[in-house]
Amino acid sequence: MVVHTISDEQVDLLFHALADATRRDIVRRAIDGEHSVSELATGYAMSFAAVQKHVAVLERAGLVTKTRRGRERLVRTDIATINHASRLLDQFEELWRVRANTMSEILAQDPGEVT
Amino acid sequence: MVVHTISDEQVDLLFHALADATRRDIVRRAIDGEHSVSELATGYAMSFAAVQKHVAVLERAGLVTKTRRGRERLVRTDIATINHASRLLDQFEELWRVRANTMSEILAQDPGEVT
DNA sequence: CTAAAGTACAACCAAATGGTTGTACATACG
DNA sequence: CGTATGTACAACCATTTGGTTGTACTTTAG
Repeated sequence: MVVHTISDEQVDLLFHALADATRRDIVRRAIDGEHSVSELATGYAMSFAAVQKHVAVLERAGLVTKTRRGRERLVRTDIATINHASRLLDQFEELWRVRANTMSEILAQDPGEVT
Repeated sequence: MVVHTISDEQVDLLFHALADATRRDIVRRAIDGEHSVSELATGYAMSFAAVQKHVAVLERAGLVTKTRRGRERLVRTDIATINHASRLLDQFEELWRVRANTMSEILAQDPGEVT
């Protein structure tokens, strides 16, 4: 199995992009694709340019891609990146599991062995 | 099953806290507990106060807790918060799965039904 | 008691963030 | 053709962020 390593800077971009409610909402809406930037912009209490910037942040993080259709750009979520973020967090839980195992091994030791 | 809902602001804090390599490293090191703030500070190319601030960001996000031991504060990772973040991302994948199912239903439709 | 260690917190600073408006350009529509 | 739509991007601004140093307080060690 090929482990797709990612740089710290990419992880920074990824979690930073997710640290904003508007951007998370854009990701949700773009999961079913077919949303132009101006379509996305309607519904947020901010300018078109502001939404454009949010999409750019998501794009740099690899969370969405933009494809051209005539004069509009369709925004689509890259679910693989979401999956990658989720697995990064799973690694922390794996560390925790290892530690928990070590603890139960310690607790399972014969009392006489405890120093 | 009780679903522990969380505010957008808390999710912002959570992902923002994870969007920094130093902070992610602190979380990793604090998984096995028993690390005072000054212990954590050794090894980073920054001042003690800077590390203190990083720990404060993690604490506000609920990613670590601090307990007192004499004059030091022991930092410990709250793995439940990591787990919570991971499940938040799973929700996006769930949306994706629903969409994928809908798509395969569409593709499975009798050609005559396609409008 | 005194000194050192560990922490907390304020003040300060440069850079990044998240918003705005304005301008320019490409494409679709009548 | 000319006009409206969709986008890109620059310039600007207030606030936040991530770092610094300095000071004060508590607790341990000698």
